[in-house]
Amino acid sequence: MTRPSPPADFYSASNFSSEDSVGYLMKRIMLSVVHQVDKRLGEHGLTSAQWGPLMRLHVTGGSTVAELARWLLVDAGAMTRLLDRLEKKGLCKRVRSTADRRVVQVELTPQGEAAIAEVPAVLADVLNAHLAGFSKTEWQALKTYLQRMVETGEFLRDVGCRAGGVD
Amino acid sequence: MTRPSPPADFYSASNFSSEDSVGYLMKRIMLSVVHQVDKRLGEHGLTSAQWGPLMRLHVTGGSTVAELARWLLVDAGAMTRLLDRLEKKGLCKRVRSTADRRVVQVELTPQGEAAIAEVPAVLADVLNAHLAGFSKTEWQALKTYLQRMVETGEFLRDVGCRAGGVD
DNA sequence: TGACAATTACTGCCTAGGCAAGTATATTTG
DNA sequence: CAAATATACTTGCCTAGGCAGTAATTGTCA
Repeated sequence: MTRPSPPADFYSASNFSSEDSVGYLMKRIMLSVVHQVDKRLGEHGLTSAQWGPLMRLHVTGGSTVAELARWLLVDAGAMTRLLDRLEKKGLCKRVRSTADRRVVQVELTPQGEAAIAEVPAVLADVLNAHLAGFSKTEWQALKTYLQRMVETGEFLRDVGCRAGGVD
Repeated sequence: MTRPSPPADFYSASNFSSEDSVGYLMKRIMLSVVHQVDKRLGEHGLTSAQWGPLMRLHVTGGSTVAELARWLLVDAGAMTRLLDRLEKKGLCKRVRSTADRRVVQVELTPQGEAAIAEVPAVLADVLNAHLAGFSKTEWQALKTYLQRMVETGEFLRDVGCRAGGVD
């Protein structure tokens, strides 16, 4: 895991404008995507934060609080409270593990299974809608760019992000 | 404002995977960007939600609650409470307008001006860091892709996002 | 074995956003 | 002008995430 390329020099403090910022653009896209997904899943009583853990539970066939929090990139405390709300709605249930009595096993209920039935279709629809006009090549190029930024971001987190640190 | 291209067909309900989703990738990038910006602005007591309105006030030389909320794409009620916190910290002040007594004029205080001194440099640094390895051409291509998705998202919001609605 | 560290889950306190209702003011319309 | 409508701001209630601290349990190592 050697150091990747040095930081780019596309932005500068003096002429920074929101319209040109990939951050602002991504924020607007994510707001739109989340809004559209919420609108279609809200009819089934699910919020944008709730289908994530339910889908993970579906895929794994049961998980733990810590694993869900790591997978969804959120705080463990937030996950505890999110599961409180999901359990209150009867979409999942918690069982204390006997093997390791620290961990709490989380499982989907039948109602939980039913609730996420349309999630993959909605996600696919909304993303496809936002990619209207993209060729397959452009879509793949976009994904490559984003994946590179994700990897760079993980590197920055590890080294502590002295962004301009060219030593 | 005619209808743009039909939705893409890159994603489907049956083989949807997070790793391939541009939404999941953008979420991870935004988390990383916000985390890095927070880490560097937090030393000056600013959170990721707070430098936005302060910068807008700096650029416009004073604004209103509604204008700030529209500019930052957040709820007006949330903006009221955010300004409560900023005012409590002495970074901005509110003055009831005399011309239109419904509106509240918001202005930066000298402390507010001082607080945002480093914001543009930090934003530029963090974005540049995340774009390490990008050529200028690739950066421009990425921006073009994102801008197209933003425009498509605005269209979807207007028409109500019947994503698959090919009629 | 026993002290120490690590992990898991939870809780309290904070910031933060969405939505709906309410109040005050301004604008439009009959 | 009066009534209806629109806009601006605020507030209450909800979901939601981050951070720090705690208790219980497990793992490590001298």
